[in-house]
Amino acid sequence: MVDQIDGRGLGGGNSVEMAAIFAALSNPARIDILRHIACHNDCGCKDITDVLPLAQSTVSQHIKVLVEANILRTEAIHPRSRYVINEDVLKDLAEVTNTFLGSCCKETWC
Amino acid sequence: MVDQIDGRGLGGGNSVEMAAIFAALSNPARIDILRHIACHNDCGCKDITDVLPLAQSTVSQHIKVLVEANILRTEAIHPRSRYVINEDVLKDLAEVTNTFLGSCCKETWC
DNA sequence: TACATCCATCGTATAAATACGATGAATGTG
DNA sequence: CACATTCATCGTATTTATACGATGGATGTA
Repeated sequence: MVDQIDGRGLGGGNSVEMAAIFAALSNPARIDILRHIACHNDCGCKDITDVLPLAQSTVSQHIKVLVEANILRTEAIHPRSRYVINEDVLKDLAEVTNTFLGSCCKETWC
Repeated sequence: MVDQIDGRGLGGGNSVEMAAIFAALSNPARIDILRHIACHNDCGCKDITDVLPLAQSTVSQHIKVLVEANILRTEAIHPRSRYVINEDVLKDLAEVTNTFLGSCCKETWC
């Protein structure tokens, strides 16, 4: 238990935070939801439910996970909720992921 | 259920495969394990167990998940098992992640 | 040979994730 | 106003993940 590392910030994101984002992306339905939102403007829960083989409540729950992970933003327009991808977060995520994955064992983390 | 997308390949990786890799990275202990292996050559299960607040069996189980996701490779040298990061896989992953995250809604997937 | 070290696996307990239907709130439409 | 649409939430059932101790196999060392 010496030289413990369990979760402290290294090279742009601690383990717990990184794992949380990856966890939000760790479900195929959520990947599909992100893709659908990315490809279709003004997209609500119903639109996604029409396209995925899942119940509306399940889709809503997946969306909640993505919102809580700050990957999606809600814009409650009119009667419906519209979801927008938080591009800033995804850019950061792409960078952190790149740093983490690409530079395997540079002095960055050590 | 028209225009269904549930998991078919789009822009460099289908949803199920992508989710599987993210799932392998969705645990803080596994992030720490990857970091430790990346930073220390000739690294075995015991070395990681010494550094994380987890039982040896738990660490071994996490390693198994990473190996099955093809993120780690096992090199059974001498008495011990040594784990090596599969850099090719991580490079691909970084690229797919970048494509997926960075190019939110280019014609790539649509 | 006897013993220690390293590691994978098994069995198990507990917690978390996933999915569904039912329900109700909020907002449009006839 | 009555009704439909959209969505979030609740309760629940089932599956999966996480963690541990115990055990045994394989390999070094005395």
